[in-house]
Amino acid sequence: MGQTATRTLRADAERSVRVILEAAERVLAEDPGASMEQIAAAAGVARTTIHRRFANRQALIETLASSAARQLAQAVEDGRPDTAPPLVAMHRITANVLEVKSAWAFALELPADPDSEAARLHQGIARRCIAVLERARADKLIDEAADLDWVRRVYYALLRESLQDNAAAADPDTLAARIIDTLLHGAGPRA
Amino acid sequence: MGQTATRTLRADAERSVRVILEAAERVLAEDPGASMEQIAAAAGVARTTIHRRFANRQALIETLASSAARQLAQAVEDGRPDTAPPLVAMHRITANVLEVKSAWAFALELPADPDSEAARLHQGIARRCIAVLERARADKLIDEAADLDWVRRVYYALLRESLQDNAAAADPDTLAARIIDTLLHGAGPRA
DNA sequence: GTGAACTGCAACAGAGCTGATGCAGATATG
DNA sequence: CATATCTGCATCAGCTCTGTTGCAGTTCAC
Repeated sequence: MGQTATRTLRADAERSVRVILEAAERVLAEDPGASMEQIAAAAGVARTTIHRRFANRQALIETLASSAARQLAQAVEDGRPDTAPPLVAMHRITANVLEVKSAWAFALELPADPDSEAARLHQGIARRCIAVLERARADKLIDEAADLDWVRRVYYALLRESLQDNAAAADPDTLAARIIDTLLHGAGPRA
Repeated sequence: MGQTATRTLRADAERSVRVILEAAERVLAEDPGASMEQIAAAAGVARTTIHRRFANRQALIETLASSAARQLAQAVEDGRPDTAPPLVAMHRITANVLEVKSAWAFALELPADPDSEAARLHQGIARRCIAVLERARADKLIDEAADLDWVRRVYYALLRESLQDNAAAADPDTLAARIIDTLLHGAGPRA
């Protein structure tokens, strides 16, 4: 049955849910079409247990998406987007987001149903992001004529790219520095 | 049977193959897990016809990937990567690539088997790309200390992002201009 | 400690997809 | 025009996945 109504699960059940979601992220990141059986195996749980906690594949994925989106929103807030100096906020947020995104890459790339919790969270995050960019522009870090929506999209693209062949799994702060530098200055020669 | 050996298909059969590949691109772009039946329907062809031309789903997808990669390589060559002035080449290549990528988005994003034709083509394209960037660097368009592999990855990311919510389906030249501008100067204030 | 909640296991029906085959009719090619 | 090729259609077997149920054994919570 669906667990839309959260009727205070027992401690072990709650743990099961967490383990299942983590396994789902790992397995689906590698193969988005993986079966419930594979997810169950990766979670060290019987397939029926997944079906007891999630009505169907769809429900599992939606829960996964919201859960990850909530963590992402937290990562952004932790960077103090509207109190820290813009450049500091950008660095901190970027490093935080890189850590969350590397752990929940699949869940955060899911195309979200427009009126899902995940979609609302992502919209809120985008607004936060734009707000930081506006503060940066006010500080002359960004060109006055810049289209901030494009800048935000470029920023997202840089985040994604940094996590792609993350074989090096480099330090988030190093990656963040490169992202912000590229975002603000591109590849051209420095003054 | 597999058609690895191309034994001069009849004209109508060749046309069928093309129609199937185009349909596969369209359908799979929207839903990567779509069935052969759906692809056949989109192609206006019986499902059995697909199976006659392609041994299995895998073979169809590989053909799709190579075909698209070949077109992409052509698009790059058409920009005269090693004779035109670097900035001109970058613009032309970008505009060409945008057109091909918008038509074959799914096929070109496929994770290619390391020793497939598609993979070899993509490697060649990446080399070409690096070569252009080196020429741009020699012309002081790119910082001397820049990591060209990172620059190339950023370039790819910008291309991808530009095609994402291509609702506007803007003029390739306009998009290309923005990509190159962002790549070289970022979002910071202009001198 | 007692009862309720949770889990694994086994088994089930239903659905969808794949790949193959045979045949009859249409179409290109020389 | 004659033949080889191609296609649609109908049908088939086989597989995998999903979602459910019943039961027996374990674990949490009060």
